[in-house]
Amino acid sequence: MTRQIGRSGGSALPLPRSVDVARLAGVSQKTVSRVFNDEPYVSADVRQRVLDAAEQLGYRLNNAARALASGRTRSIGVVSLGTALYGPASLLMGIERAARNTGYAIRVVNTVEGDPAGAAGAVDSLLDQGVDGIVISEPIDEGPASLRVDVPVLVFGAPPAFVAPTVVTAGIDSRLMARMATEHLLDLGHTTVHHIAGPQRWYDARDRMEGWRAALAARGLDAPPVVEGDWSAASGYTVGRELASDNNVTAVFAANDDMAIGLVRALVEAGRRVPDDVSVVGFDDIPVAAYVNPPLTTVRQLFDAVAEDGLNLLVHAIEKPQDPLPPAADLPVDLIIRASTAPPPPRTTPARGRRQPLA
Amino acid sequence: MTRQIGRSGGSALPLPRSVDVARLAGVSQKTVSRVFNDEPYVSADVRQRVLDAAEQLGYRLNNAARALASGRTRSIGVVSLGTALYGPASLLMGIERAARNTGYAIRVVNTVEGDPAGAAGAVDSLLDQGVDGIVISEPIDEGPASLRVDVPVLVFGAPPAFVAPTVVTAGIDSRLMARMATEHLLDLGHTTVHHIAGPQRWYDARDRMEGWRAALAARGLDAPPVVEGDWSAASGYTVGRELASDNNVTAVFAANDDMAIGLVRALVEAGRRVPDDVSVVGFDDIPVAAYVNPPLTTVRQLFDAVAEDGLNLLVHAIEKPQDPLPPAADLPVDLIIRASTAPPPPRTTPARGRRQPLA
DNA sequence: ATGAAAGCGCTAACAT
DNA sequence: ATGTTAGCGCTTTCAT
Repeated sequence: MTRQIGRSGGSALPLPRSVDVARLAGVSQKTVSRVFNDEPYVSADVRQRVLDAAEQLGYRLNNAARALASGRTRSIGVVSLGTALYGPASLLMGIERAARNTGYAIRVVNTVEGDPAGAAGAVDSLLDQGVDGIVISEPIDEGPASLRVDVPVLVFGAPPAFVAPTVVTAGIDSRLMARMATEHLLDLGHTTVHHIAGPQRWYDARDRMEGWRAALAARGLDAPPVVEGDWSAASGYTVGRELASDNNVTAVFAANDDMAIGLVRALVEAGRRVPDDVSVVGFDDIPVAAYVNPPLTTVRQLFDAVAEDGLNLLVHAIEKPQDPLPPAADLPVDLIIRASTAPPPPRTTPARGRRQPLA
Repeated sequence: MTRQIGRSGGSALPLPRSVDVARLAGVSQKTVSRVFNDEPYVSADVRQRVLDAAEQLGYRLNNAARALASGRTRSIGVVSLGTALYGPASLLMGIERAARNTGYAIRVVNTVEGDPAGAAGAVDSLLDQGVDGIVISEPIDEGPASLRVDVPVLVFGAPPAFVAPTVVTAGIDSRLMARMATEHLLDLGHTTVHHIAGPQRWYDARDRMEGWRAALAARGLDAPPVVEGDWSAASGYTVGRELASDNNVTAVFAANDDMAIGLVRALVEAGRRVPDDVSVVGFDDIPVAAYVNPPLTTVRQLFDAVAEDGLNLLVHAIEKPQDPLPPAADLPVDLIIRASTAPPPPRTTPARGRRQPLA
């Protein structure tokens, strides 16, 4: 369905420039520039005259000219993985909001996983466009392709190889969150916790796995074998079937909520009740997590706060390259306990055909 | 957690410009420009010499200068509602991909619902940045604030009030999809279908409601009262409780999957089984839809295809303002039948106070 | 507190 | 097929 609504003919009346405003206001062009850049030393009435003239003419600053003359674009490039996943999408929204609050515009470039050019290609295209800083939103390990960049870089999570004036790392501590999730299950009395990991090329997936491992290690437990998904519910379902068929599995920590949901489905189909037989914890607290069946226990990170903190740091690095970076905010982490977790089922005597290890 | 990785001191060596490349290649500056713009009339070996010189110097075109001189930014602005909803996020990804394929960069500005400036403010800030075209990703009704814009505008769904050189509308026919969803329930034997609508300020929510209404009207059925959510699972749950308490409700079409999931939760909590007692259809086919309990019947739109089609139209309007717009692609629509829909329960005499077990 | 002049690095229009 | 000359609309630097 496509419709053309209207097309006002060649209304190519040239847009007003700052000289036009200057002429109308009876000042020099430079004064107009001063007003629009909030520079000091402009008397109040001159400022008002200029503003009025601009208003009357419908003047707007030409950003290309501004960028050319000043060498700064007042924009920040974001390299994002082209997914509609809740986490990345939320972070992107947060970044945009934070950027706008600091007066920067956002240029987004997606890299598809498996993209030959990868993040390097995306960064390149941002540099081509001209940006004052770059954000790597979901860093993944693409091998030793170290990249030279002339602007500050913000990486959420872990620092890939960049040679840049400044590299800032920000984000919530995924390790800690994963550890909390795992400890919750342990505290309920489960003797061990299995893990459905995210794709290990993602640094964040690795962090979550490490947090899980650390929680087990802290109680002297060996980590069971990890199964790996791709963040999707579909993958959670697929790899979840292995776990569902293993009666020793009573608690699973999934690296995100989507995989947790897929896992629950696999468990239910295998006739194992959640949480009666198996407890499941997710990660992210996606909006549906509270409403799926059963409502999902999960950990939540505040994407907006993360984005804001990171962006402020980046802008600081852009605008005051000499200053040391301020410390990062300490961001709260929430474990949200719902109905998908419970104490393990009571020990049953070894039934026929059922292996019951001591442990 | 924040860490500063490195800061190479004032390595402010000036970036090479096209004259530098020209000098090194032994040609004029204009020839360099020709090469980088793929203009005709450049001999193969001169082109190669220029490319080599550029490579050697690490030259990249200065976009600000280019934009200033040409009056075009080769970028497209997107006005997006700042949500991490699956639909909008998917569309945004599709837009970025499509734009990049046509050589345009993307500038995103979010409007939060209830933003005083609204879409008008967002468009304004895009115009400030300088864009060659604008995309209104999820148009909502903000009243009669007609806006004057100097560049072509693409609106997905329905056309808000814009005075622009060209206004293009694109998108899948939501009415048709809603109608299919409703007819599926009717075909199963339900005597009527209830509807959880999206926020009526969204044109798309209105379209879905109209499609539902049309399907009922086509069979001579009166539409039951509509309940309205805000797209979220939480709202689906809240308004779904009303529906759950009404034993005449046997079939519900929710305007998106999230609300459908919230509704299912409300139904289950009220002791009504899905699909045995009540059938539910969603809209979007979000990735978890196939894995929730029960797997959700829904309709799917191909966001990538929608985005690509719309963007090609927009680029056409930008680059060939004289030409008439080509016709839009005819995009496929899928009804995906899963386990949340079934024939209505057999008529029973009103059994009151009967508690049903959870599904 | 305000103004004049000189670019920023490119593309456009016109040579040749 | 290649080069020359003007700007594009600002910010900068330096005067005043």
